[in-house]
Formats: sequence, structure tokens, C-alpha cells
Amino acid sequence: MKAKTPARAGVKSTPLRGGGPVTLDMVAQAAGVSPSTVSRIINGTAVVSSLKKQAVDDAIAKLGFVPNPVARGLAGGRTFSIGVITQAIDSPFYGASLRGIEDELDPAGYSPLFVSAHWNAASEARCIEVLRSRRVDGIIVLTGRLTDQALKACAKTLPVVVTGRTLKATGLHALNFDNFTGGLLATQHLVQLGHQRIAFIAGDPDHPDAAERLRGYRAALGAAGIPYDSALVVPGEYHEVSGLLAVERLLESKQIFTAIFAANDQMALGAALALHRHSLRVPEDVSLVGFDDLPASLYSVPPLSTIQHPAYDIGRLAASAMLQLLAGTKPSTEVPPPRLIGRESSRRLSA
Amino acid sequence: MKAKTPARAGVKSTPLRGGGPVTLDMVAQAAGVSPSTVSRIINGTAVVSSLKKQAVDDAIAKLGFVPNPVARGLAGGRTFSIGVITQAIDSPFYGASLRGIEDELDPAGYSPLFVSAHWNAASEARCIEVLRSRRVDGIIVLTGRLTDQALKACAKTLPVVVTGRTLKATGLHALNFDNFTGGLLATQHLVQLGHQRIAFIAGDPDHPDAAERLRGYRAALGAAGIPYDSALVVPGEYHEVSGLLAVERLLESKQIFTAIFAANDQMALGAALALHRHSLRVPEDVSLVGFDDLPASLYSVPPLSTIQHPAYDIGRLAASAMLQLLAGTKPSTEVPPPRLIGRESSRRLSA
DNA sequence: ATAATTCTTGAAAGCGCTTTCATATTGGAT
DNA sequence: ATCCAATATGAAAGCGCTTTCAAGAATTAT
Repeated sequence: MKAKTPARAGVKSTPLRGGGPVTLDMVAQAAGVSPSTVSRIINGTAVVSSLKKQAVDDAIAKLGFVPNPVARGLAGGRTFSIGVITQAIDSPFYGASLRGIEDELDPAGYSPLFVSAHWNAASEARCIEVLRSRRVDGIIVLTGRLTDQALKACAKTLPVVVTGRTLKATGLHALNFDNFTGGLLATQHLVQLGHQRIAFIAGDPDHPDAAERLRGYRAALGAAGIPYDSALVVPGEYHEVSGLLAVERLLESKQIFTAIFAANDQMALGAALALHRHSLRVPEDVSLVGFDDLPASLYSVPPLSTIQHPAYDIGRLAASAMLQLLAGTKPSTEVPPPRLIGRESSRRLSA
Repeated sequence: MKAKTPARAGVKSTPLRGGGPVTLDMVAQAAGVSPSTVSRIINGTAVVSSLKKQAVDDAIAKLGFVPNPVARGLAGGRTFSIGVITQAIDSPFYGASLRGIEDELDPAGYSPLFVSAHWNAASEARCIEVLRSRRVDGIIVLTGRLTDQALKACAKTLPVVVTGRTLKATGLHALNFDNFTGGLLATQHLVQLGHQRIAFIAGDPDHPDAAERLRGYRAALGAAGIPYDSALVVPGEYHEVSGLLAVERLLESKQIFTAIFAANDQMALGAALALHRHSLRVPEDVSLVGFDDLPASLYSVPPLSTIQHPAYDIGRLAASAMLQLLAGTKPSTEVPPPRLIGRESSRRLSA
């Protein structure tokens, strides 16, 4: 009647259908060895006579023993879980990376622990605290807002893999995508198609990615002898609506342009809609190039020309680097270079 | 040079910048009470004199103590983490649900543990084992492939919340969306616009969702006195490419149709591209209605008419139900009803 | 006043596993 | 044979917290 007792007892008392609360001690007993030996076999921590090893392996199989990661975490300090800081769990781009991470970690016996920081440094720091309190064995940060300092500090106590920046430190591996070349390629593509008045819908300038893409845009323009016109560059925030608004703004300002390069696909898609609303056809009236090559971009109408930004692979690589870091070997992973995916949203400037 | 010793020692020896390895014992000492008392205060497990409570609270604040969830998990059986089984972490639809779950769980001090089952019952069962071994306090299953039996069995030992089906059992809460009415609404909408030849791109028939949507389609047709023509119903698999292929097939079969209802937005988007490739305009030549109202659907060209399927809210509701289950109260959450979102991809049949 | 209750609190026993540390064993080397 | 260095294994001590259990303090009843 007063403070109710938790249903815990029930959980514990149930011997489950074999697959439940089998403990290491039970295995030890069944195999006729000490718990230490079982532990050593499970972890490969020491040499054990093949006789006992066999007995233990058999017992494990027979009982269906699965080590309790929680207990392992407490005792050994390793939880076999990797914290993953993403900005939004529902981002179409980062979602693919998360999947890559999961795919890579799973066979290795590690579980990812995904947390969202919502593009906010403070919340990102909090995420790290949460992950640390959960005793993750390492942290993967997908393009965070944290300072390099903070990251390095974190790497002092925990292996860290970070994407979206270049950084060197012990216990830390950075995987950077060449956003500059990406931006260059996209712009070059439009230039080669004869476009001169190329608008650029930028990403958040705080974002190093965005800055690099802009730099690529300018470089391509420069190389082609096309003067840079800041009136053609409008800010955005990497969301569809930004792209839409940017085009509205561009149109309002009466700037003349025959092509648009959007710093990501989501903005490009928003831009496409805005153009459509103004009866401007893609690519007949305006060529459009995005960045990222989201799965959805292949199915937009018309399919979007874009820069391949292999989110899934980046996830896998990041996870693989983490595994290497954990194993004590120096990670050697590198991100594949950007590549232009020419589809139907861009075409040669007519006349 | 033999088995290298892990870098663990380093980790432990570092006293960290205050925020690290503060233990409950340290708090107890600082507050001049026993560890039990501190525990009781943290968990609200028993009444403690306000004097000591104050002292402990102060000590906690001063030391920046954060209880170690791993230790709590081992000792108390509660890990403050909720297992979430999704089918694909990168799904645009479920991604929103995951976000909802995260948003709801976070303030309550729980962390979600996301695992992907890839639409595969066996892998889903494995996921449950993994989650169980990680001692999650409950499991949320987003539209799984598991049998109702399996789920009920699972609910015997662990609170379970499941979406996408109707089910009753103790320790289990089901949140079902009214897919039938959704399918009905979508079809009705097209009928009201004068369409008679309405093609339906179905989802995987194994999927209860898909079956219900089809049922809704048929019901609306029936209510309008339009005969059901199985030649207008083509199977799909809930992916863009399915929609594209379905339209190709429809066109090849020379069936006449003036509208398409796709069982989800992703297929609708694929269908739109196929229509475009065949120079069929949406909505002038063919009206198109999807299902789910993905964020991207608002930005497709033209914006897609669809059925609102509040993925984010469903996530929140599921998490909230889980919290209630954990608190011992009977969950009362219910999913909002489907609603038609009329946009530009559907219009009155001309002539 | 004293006994009977009710509260508050601390001591101690784990949770399931890892990891020293110490003890047998074994295998040369002398 | 005898002694020292490796090896294989077990005993036992925790990891940081929760939770009985029991004792002491405070309250109420008699």
C-alpha cells in the first residue's frame, strides 16, 4: 500500500527460457573451472589449456551464456558501446552515417549509443557528459560544434573519432571530407556548361563545411575568370526552407542568374520548389546543382545533379577507425574524394 | 611486448577536471552520511531528514556528482535506458519517431538505445536479446515483424511499447495508427476530385499497415460505387524505386488511370519521377497522393498531397507510454487520427 | 514512567564480471 | 636429481551502486 516494491523480484526469479540470466559463474561451474578462467577465455586475456577451453566453450554454448555488458562495464571499464554524437537523429544525411556506424560496429560486438546535440555546442558538451557517465568506450562525433580544444581534451581520456574537420592528436582520429573540392567540382560543372551567372546558396557560415564549399565555389569562378558577385551568394541553413527562401530572395533582388549551386541537397530541393512556384523550369531555365547526393535526390523531379558525399561510407570509416583506435592500432582510414554526379537538373546554357 | 596492458590505468589515475569519477561514496563522505543515505536521496527511495538531505544535495552539487548508470544497472537492475527497435536508423519516416522518442525520454533521465532490425524477424529477435543483455528497462518496438506472441512473451519480463499494431497484454502498450481510415481518406479525396480510375501502389502485404491502407482504398472505392480493379493495384516495397517501377508497370500494362494513390510518400515520390520520365505531368495528367507526410513531401515538385502520419508524435507518445509503464501507471496515450493534407499533386479531373 | 511503535540511518551483502596476486605445475638448465 | 623460470589456474578483491537487515532515535501509547 505504501511505496510499492518494484517488479524486480519477478524478473529475477524467472529462470527464463534458458536464454536469460545465465551467469559466468554458472558457466564456470558447468565447465568445472574457476570464473577467472571463463573470463580469460571470453576475453582472450590469457592462455588457457585447450582442454579447459573446450569445456568452457561447450558450457557456454550449452547454457547459451551471454556476458552481461553492464557487469563488464563496471568491472572492466569496457562497456562495448560507442557513443555517437549526431546533430539530429532524423537527418537524411547523417542518418546514413549512423547506419554505416551501426553496420560496422555490430559485427565487432559493439553497440552504438546515439545522442543528438542539435547543432548546439552546450548540448554537445552535455552529450559527452552523458556518454561518459554511461562509460562508453569511445566517442564518434559527427561534425560537431565543439571546439578542437574540447575534442582534444576529451580524447585524452577516451578515444575520439571526429568527422568534418582536420585535427591531429593522440587518441583522436579525424575524417575530413574535401568540401572545397566538392564546391569546386559543382561550380566547375556549371561553368563548363556555359553558365556565368551562378548563384550560390550557402550553408551556415559557422559550419566549416559550408565555408569550404563557398571557397570551392569562388575558386572555380576565379579559375574561369568569372568575377565573384556577392549579390549572387545568399545565406541558408541547410534546410529545404532555406533553399526556398534563398531563391525567393534572389528573385526579388532581380539578380540575373542561369544556374544555382546549393551547398546541400536539402536546400537545392527547396530551391527547386521555389523556382517551380515562379514558373522557372529546371533545368531549362535554371540549372541546379546540390551537394551530398541524398537518396532522395535521385528521385527528385528532375533528378538532382549533385556532389557525392558518401555519408554511409563515412559512418563506416569512422566506426572502423574507432575500432582500430580501441585495438591500439593507428587508424588509417580516409574519406573518398568528392565526385560530381551529373543528373538532369543541370544542362548546357542554351543560346 | 607481450599482451599489452590496456590504457585503463591512465584513465583511472586521471582525477579529471572535477566532473569525472566522483563516486557516491565520496559524496557520502563529504556530506558526513552513509552511502545508503545518499542512494536513498538520489532515488527518493525513503524519507531522509531534511538536514541530511540538504547536506547531501550540497555535496552533490559541489562535487558535481553524476550517478554511474552502469553501476546502477548492475546493482539495482535499472539502467535508465530504453531499447528502441527500429527497422532502419536512416528511414525518413522512423527517423522522426526516433527523434520524438529521444525528446521525450531525455528530460526523464532515460537514454534510448537504438537498434535496427532491417525488417527481419530473426534479426529483430536478436535485437531484443542484445537489448536484454544490455539490461534496458523497457523496449519500444516500432512496427516490427515479430509475432504478437513473441512480443507478449517479451512483455512478461520487460515493459514493451509497440507501434503499428493493436495488442493488449499486461506490461505492454500498443499504439496503432488508423491506416484504414488513412487509405480511405486518400482515396476519397481522389474520388471527390472526380477520379474513377485510381491506381494503388501497395506496400508489402506482410506489413499490416500496408494491408490496412489497401483496405481503406477498397472501402472508399466501394462507397463511391467504383468497381475494384486489381489491374490497378501494383505491389511495392515502400521505397522510391518501388513507386517508380510500379508506374512503369502500370504504363506498360496500358491500364488507363487518372490518379495514383501510393501507400507511402517515398513510393509516391518515385512514382512522380516515373511519370515525369513519361512526360506525364502531375497533377495535370495524373493526380498523385501519398501517405505519411514526410518532411520532404512538402518540398517535392509539386508538393505532394498526402495523409498526415505523425511520426514524431508517435515517437513521443510511445516514449511517454513507456515512462508511464515504468512508473506503474496505465498508459493512456493514443495516436491522433489520420488527416488529409491536400497539396498540389492532386486536382480535379478535367473534362 | 515505561513499553510499544514508527522512523531514520548505517553496516554489509551483493549485482556479474575483471583482474591482480599467489599458488601449483611444468619444463628446462645445470 | 635439483633449482629457477615460465605457465596455467584459482582465490579473492573490488567496480559504484542498491537494498535488505538491524540497530538506534524519536514518537506515541499505556
